[in-house]
Amino acid sequence: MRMGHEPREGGNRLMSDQRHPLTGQFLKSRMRDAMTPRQQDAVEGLFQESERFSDSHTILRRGQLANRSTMLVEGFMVRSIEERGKRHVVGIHVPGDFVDLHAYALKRLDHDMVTVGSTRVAYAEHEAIERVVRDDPDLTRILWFATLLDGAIQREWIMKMEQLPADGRLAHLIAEIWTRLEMVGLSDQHGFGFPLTQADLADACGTTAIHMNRIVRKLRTANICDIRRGRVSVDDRARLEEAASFNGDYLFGHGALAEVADLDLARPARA
Amino acid sequence: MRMGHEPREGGNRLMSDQRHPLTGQFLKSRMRDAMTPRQQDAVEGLFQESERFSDSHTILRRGQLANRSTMLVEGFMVRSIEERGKRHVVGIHVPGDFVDLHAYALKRLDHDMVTVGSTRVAYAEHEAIERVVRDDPDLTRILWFATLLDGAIQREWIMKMEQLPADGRLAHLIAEIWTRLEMVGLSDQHGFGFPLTQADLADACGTTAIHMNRIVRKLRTANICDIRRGRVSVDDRARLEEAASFNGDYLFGHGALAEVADLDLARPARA
DNA sequence: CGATACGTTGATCCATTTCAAGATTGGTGG
DNA sequence: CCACCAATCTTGAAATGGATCAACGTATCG
Repeated sequence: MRMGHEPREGGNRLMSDQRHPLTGQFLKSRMRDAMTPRQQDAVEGLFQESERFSDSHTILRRGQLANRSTMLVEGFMVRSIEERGKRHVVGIHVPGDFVDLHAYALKRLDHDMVTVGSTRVAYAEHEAIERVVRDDPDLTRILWFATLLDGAIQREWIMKMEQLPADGRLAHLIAEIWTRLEMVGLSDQHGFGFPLTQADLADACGTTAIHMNRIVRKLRTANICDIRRGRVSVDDRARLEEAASFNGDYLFGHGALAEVADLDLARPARA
Repeated sequence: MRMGHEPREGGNRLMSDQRHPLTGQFLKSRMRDAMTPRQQDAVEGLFQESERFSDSHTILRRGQLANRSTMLVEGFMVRSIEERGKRHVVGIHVPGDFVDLHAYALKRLDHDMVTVGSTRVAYAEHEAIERVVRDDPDLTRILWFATLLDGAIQREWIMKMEQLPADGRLAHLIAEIWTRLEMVGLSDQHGFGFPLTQADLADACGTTAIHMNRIVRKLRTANICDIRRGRVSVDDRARLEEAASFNGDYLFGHGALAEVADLDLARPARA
């Protein structure tokens, strides 16, 4: 269910970052240290309009021409592809993800962008992004970097599909989402809210919903993680990450980009 | 086995594109129509040095700091990750692929870049790419686009892992590589040269080498494709693509970028 | 001509799918 | 507040794809 547009100043919710109500999570995650305050303001300024959805809604459909890109402000989204009657989830997004920034360069996506549960998104016109690309090469590289992070996550997904059985895949997915939510301050000691259904998880792990149900139970009884009613609870995080063979390096968690910024490419570092 | 550096003018081989001996395939594939002759020359000018390998060689190792990116000029490469003693192939590259351009923005990759069989590569210093990013926003967007194509291919890989059994995965891989080789003029009516071993294919399809052997045989006896001695032969391409559930749209084959270029982002198109 | 990488085969075991139901939950109107 | 509905979740039994272990063939090349 669509909930309609909001005026730009509709700050009806306490945010941790008052100056950047729409992009606060984005700036918080992996970008902050690499950006000047001016650049952070410029990113916030890209977004003129935001929208809430209380229910699943397709923001951008496969093949559709796009002239704006979407910031996920609250809630979750998936990238999905419908093929031969089956739905496949090829990516999951958390708040602070500039979810279809790649549409700026591609113009048409090969998949749908769909909200899950209750969400809030903001839009940046490609016209505005174009101005950044013309005027600020450093910020351009940072945006480019943001689209490449998705690539790193996708490669990890390919690997986990090649490597892990269904229970490991689910554990890996949970471990990854937890780490990503943590980066934007949306988890606590015991877990996090997570509205995906078992059918959604099955579509993301390449199993049937029936098998996913057994796997969810298996992880629950094995005390690895408890997924129920829109929430994930974990007793022992190390145990979860071991079951998942999870190593979060690929998420470039802390300062990877800051390091890039420090390099000063005009005088490139020697390996 | 490394074969040593070559002087820039070492044009000891008849190329279809005399003006762009190193980047001819890159320009040929999906980029050509979007680039001016001047831009094409600028891309060629990025590469000052090339190198041949007669054997498997790791161009860039996981986590290693990179100050240049690699164009694959001849032969094949894989992106692979070694984990818990097992090797996982998360991408395959064909001539004309700017294989680790994303290292320009990321600086460190999460995987190895490895040549397969006899290859030739060329290197672009990030310093030179940086100049392009500063001076030519249009060309920047084209390079950005090139890194996003890898993302589209990766999403398709995720989907095929979620969706297809081992024989379909192999057929899909073959169909994809054929299409990509075709775009750069490196296939013929009956198939193409392809040096990956059954073990390599197993690593790319997430099966064991033993099972891959049976799958290769199965596709052979089913007259879908015949993979042997470094060559893939196909009788009936439609049959192959059906067995693979293959639809090449995600490769943005023909004119996708040209369309983007035509859009003139200063006055964005309305969907 | 022996080493080494690559390909082939058979038997057994386990993960996952499929088909067919049934139980629980949250939300709805009466 | 209850009855009901639809989505979500749960369970069982039979069939199958793929892994694993243990060999054995066969190219190719110095």
